[in-house]
Amino acid sequence: MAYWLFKSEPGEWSWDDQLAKDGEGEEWDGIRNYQARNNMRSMQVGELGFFYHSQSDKAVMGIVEVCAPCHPDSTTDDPRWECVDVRAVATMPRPVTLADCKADARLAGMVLVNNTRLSVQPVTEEEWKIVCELGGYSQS
DNA sequence: GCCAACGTTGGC
DNA sequence: GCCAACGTTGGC
Repeated sequence: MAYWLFKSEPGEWSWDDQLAKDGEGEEWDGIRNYQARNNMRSMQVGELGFFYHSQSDKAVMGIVEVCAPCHPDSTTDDPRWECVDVRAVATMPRPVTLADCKADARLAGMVLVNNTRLSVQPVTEEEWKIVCELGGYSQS
C-alpha cells in the first residue's frame, strides 16, 4: 500500500470543493508534469493520499482515496496527460502546515519539504503516520 | 511582488 | 545530445 500527496491551489480546487462532492470521485485533472503523471500511473484504487493546499494555507487539509485508475485527462486532447479520480475520506482535525513538517526532524526527507514544486508526490508509510499524528487524525 | 528552483523547449 | 533561454510554481 502506497501513500501520496496531492497539491492544489485553494483558489482552483479547494478541500471544501472536494468535500462538497460528498464522497463522489473527482478527476485530479490539469497535471502537466511527467513526474506527477508517473506517480498517478503508479497508483492503485483504494490507496490514500493527503490533500494539500499550496499558497495561502500551505497545509495538509484532509485525506483522499484513489477511486479510479489512471485514465486520459478529460481537460486536454494531448494524449500525454493522464490522471486518477479521488474522493474525500476524512478532514484533518488540525491542518498540518508546511512549517509543522519542516519543524519535525522526522519529516526532513519528505518530498513536500525538499521538492516544493512537485504537485503529486509519494509519501512514505512512516511520513504518513507522522503527519496523521500531527493532524490529530487516528486511523481506524 | 519577488525570487529561487525546477521543468520544458528549441537551436545548434 | 547538450545547453541556454524561457516559463511556471510556490514559498517567503
